[in-house]
Amino acid sequence: MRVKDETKRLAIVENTLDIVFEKGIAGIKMSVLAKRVGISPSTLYVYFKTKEDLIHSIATSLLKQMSKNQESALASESTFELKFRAKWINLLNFLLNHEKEVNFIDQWKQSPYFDKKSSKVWEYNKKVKNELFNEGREKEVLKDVNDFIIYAVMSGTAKQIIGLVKQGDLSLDKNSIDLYFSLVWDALKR
Amino acid sequence: MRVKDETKRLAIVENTLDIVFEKGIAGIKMSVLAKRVGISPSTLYVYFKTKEDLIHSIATSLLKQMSKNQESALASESTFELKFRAKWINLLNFLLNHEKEVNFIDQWKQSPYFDKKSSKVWEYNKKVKNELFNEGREKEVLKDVNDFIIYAVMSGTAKQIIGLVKQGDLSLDKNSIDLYFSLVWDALKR
Amino acid sequence: MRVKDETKRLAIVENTLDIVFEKGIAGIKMSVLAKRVGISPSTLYVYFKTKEDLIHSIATSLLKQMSKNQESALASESTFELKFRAKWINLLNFLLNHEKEVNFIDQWKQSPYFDKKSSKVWEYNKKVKNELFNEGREKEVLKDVNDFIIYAVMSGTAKQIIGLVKQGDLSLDKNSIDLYFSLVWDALKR
Amino acid sequence: MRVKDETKRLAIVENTLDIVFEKGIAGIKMSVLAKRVGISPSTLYVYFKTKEDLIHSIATSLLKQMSKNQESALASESTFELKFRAKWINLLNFLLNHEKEVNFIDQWKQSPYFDKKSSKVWEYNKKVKNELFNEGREKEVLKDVNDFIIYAVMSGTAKQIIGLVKQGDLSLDKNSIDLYFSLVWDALKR
DNA sequence: CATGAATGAGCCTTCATTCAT
DNA sequence: TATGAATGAAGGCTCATTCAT
Repeated sequence: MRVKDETKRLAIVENTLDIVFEKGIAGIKMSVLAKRVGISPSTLYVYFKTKEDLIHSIATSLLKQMSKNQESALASESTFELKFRAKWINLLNFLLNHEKEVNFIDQWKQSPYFDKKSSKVWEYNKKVKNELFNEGREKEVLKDVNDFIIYAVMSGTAKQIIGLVKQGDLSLDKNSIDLYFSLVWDALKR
Repeated sequence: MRVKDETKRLAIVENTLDIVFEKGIAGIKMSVLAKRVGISPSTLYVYFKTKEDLIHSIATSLLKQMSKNQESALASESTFELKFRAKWINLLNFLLNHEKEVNFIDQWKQSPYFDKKSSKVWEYNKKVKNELFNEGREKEVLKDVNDFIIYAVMSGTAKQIIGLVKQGDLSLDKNSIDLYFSLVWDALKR
Repeated sequence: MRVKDETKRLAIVENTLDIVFEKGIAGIKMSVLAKRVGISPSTLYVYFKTKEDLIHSIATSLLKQMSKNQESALASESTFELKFRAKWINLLNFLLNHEKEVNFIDQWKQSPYFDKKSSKVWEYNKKVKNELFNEGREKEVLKDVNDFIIYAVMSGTAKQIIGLVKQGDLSLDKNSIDLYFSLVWDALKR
Repeated sequence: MRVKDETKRLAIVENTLDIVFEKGIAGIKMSVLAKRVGISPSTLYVYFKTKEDLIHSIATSLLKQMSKNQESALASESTFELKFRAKWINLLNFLLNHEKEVNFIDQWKQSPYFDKKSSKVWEYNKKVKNELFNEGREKEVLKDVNDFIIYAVMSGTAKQIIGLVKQGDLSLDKNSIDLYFSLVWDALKR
């Protein structure tokens, strides 16, 4: 595969994310997508077998990226709270900087394109464990609740905050972030 | 003269919610919807002018319902914490018992059917104020943070929990609920 | 049949003519017609068996009226030219005052509603003879050309004039009419 | 890449004219048209954006053609009468040989497809002036009447004659044409 | 007779995909 | 590989007509 082609593939993916962000997953039209990318509709089929394949490919690849991000080293902070904080802020930033990717996955999970085959990929994603939570519970600084709950508080809060930031109802300056995290921490710390 | 059956309108709405829940908003096909309701496709157009009108009508009506639910009196609990708890559990129950309705609104907001006109309805919904939060801050039992943050923690956590419950990863027995709320309360109490 | 009903029938016919005049014969929609008349669509079917029947009935009845008008006594003018003039002006007036009726017939003749059955009615209409033309030729004041030609010049010119009058390009005052007729007369007089 | 076939566009137009001639403008059904042309219904939309566009395009193009025909040089006949005769016979021939085109325009002007936008095109058509008429009046061989009247007599008579010829009531041999023109000339000559 | 709800037939149009170059 | 023309399948919607009161 030549370099030129890989660029084109990326452009297709990028534009798909944009379209989904603007119009929803139901708004993906092959001809419109092609026009945005600047190629012919039939050329799309050189890179992706069908529309379903396009969507499925993007979703799978995004899920891998996201897992990778989550697993990414958590800096070498001194205290647990600082490590946990880094983790949460990492999540917050991810949601902020990858809104299109996150949005794509959210919509995909509820679309007709998400079927049995897809769900396997999704299940896999769910299994990614979190060493950090174990550490916190063992050191008795985190409440003794299961991973799901911890993650629910972390991500639920983060998602809502980002949503409100996007709507212009909240800001994300240093102080605000400190405040937001303090709430999450108060919820989970022992 | 045959008389217009209000039951029929309700059946149409109900089946639309079901379809969106099962297949996503892109899965609404007028002919399929009609078959599920047990009427002719053209009869749909007696009750709703177009497909767009159908979706917009449902969304508008659901938003009204939701606002009403949120405003509903919160019992006469003795302490503030109990009142707040009642409010949060009300939210939790709403998300649990109206998953289809909530799902419809979530999908609608990101679909091509959500346009400028629709967003006005949505903006209205956002303005619903919360007396309870004021009371909590004045009595100095809630942290002195703005409504958006409080709501972010409340609803973000609740949404995630319900999602995990639906996936079978969390349970909703009395003890669990107590636990979940304690986290929320720890996050927000002063 | 009661009087009330006959009024309604007339109203239906009248409104049909209006619609055809405004939107063309393809613009007849039973529901719209009903609304204009101020009755229910189904009531239309009390007076006319089908849409086709409605159109056919109107056409037939109009053709009868028109024949009658043509046959109508031509006053007792002294000279042949005056008689002929009266006849032509009668035609001119008819076209002017019955534009909707004439328009309906014109459109009907080219529509899918004009089929074999209908054409019989039309043929009949064509056969209406014109005693006047015979008289003119016998008295050797009209050129010795057949009825069709005479009628072609008379009606062709009249139709065009009325068309131009309707568009505001010609006027119909006494002097103008005299002028217009003088052309027709010059064409046909011996 | 398959290449766009201009023949196809012409075939579509041709068949549309035929259909309108046979069934009226209301008889245009995209599926039937496609079948007659020998293509798929969706292929029609490669050449014309919508049905309305198809009709409007044809009308506009025909009006241009017609204007052009009218403007076409009128041979270099010696006398004015011969020039005028050539002009009229040109008109007669046009009506005879382009009955479908003329019929299309006639029906279009009274159909729901003829709206404000269209009427502009039509107005333009009306403005085409006639040098010939000026010449005739100046040379004092034509009566001193305005263009509209002259045109009314010319075209009104021609239209009726062609109509009768089509119905088999008149013939168009050399002698007949001479006769018909003599009437027109008698009407207009000084 | 009068009505408005209900419907089936059919039309216009879109769109993912394939064809032919 | 790249393309734009071509298409079949399907979807939204209209409208004349009938039903049931």
